[in-house]
Amino acid sequence: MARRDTRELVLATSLALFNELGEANVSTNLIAIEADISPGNLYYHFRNKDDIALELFKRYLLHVQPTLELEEGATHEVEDLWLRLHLVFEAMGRFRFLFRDLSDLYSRIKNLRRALNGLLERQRATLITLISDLRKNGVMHVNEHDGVMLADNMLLAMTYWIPYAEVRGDPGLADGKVLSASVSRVLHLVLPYLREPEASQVRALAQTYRGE
Amino acid sequence: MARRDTRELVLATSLALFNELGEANVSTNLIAIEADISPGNLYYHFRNKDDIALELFKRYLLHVQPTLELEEGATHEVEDLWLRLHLVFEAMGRFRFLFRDLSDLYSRIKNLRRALNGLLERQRATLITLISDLRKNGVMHVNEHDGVMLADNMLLAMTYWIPYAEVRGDPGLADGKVLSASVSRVLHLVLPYLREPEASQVRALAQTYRGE
DNA sequence: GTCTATACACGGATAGAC
DNA sequence: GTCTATCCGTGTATAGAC
Repeated sequence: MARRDTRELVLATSLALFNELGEANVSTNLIAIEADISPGNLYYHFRNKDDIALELFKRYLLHVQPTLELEEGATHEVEDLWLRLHLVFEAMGRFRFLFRDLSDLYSRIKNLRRALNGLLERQRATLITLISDLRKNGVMHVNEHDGVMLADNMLLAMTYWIPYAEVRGDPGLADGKVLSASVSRVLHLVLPYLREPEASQVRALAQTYRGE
Repeated sequence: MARRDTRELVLATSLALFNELGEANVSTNLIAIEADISPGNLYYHFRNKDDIALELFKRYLLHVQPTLELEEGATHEVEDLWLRLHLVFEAMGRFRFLFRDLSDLYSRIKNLRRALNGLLERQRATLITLISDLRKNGVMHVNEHDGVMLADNMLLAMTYWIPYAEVRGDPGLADGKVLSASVSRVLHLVLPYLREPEASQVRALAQTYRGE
């Protein structure tokens, strides 16, 4: 098998196992067995286990990158917000082990720490800009300080919806039910600041998301 | 040393080490060394490492218990809310390893899982009751469904403020600055639903909390 | 690039003396 | 109740043949 293929195979296998069992409960031996290669071969392609997790985090970064791009001069509507939320949550779902074991990975892997810090700052900045735009458009009624607090609360809810669902005993993390409910919950953070008709619009949206 | 004392010593030592290094990075050997006892002695007092973590979780439960008690017939003010928040966050801070490594502990230790499920449900119920009371008192302007969503968002923010602070690169988890900022943030979730003069009151409160 | 074999360290946990 | 000694399993990572 070509150099590239085996590397990709290990990454795909690792992702599946990490998501299923948690990163801490997956050994390099298990990855090798599941990928049907030898342990030695795995270490030919990756320096160590952290290296695999780090590479997967980089892949995740590529997936969320589009949700951070703000078109210059575009007027952002409420739809913008939930579309981005939905896209981010889908990406997170595919890499859910990252968010389940975030603190541990964060403290153990230096490069992941740096990358995550950067991502969170950019996500926060994006949220603040979006909120600011909505205010300028007269859609949202919020002062600057409260807008920043709202962004922080949104970022927290966005970062931890996966472990929260797990810990609340929600079984269906694989299917889309938890994702929808979580997006709906974040939308409810914005709701009280919206004017009509956008408030009703988001309310209806959140309801649809919950499948009612 | 008496049976009771050594057991307590191990618990205190474990708590300090878990908080400092993360539960996953603390071995039973290290605990024994730090407590200045033998590894064998440690296993005389505890079946295994999970047993120590579980016992610490039970201690945490005792600390938060008072924040879950609702006096029958009492009219709950906004002060009630932030007082409870403050008390819970202080208790969490003392047992912060629990919340840093929550998902891992949750999936590994069956009894902890059961206890945590119960706690979260009770916390959620308490929040819903408090919100409901504020609505009845005319202090809060929110329909029932939005009230439940608010409670969920509050519970999420309450459960994950510690890893969120860590991951945002906030160094001062030991001192009270992060705690205050986090309480302030949760108060901001309630803020948009409050009427005057309570809104201004909470706003001022949140400001004081941030030390401005 | 991939394999087999294995070194090496570590952590959980127990046995048995005191 | 506490110690010392140690077993055992597991996981990371490497050496060296193919």
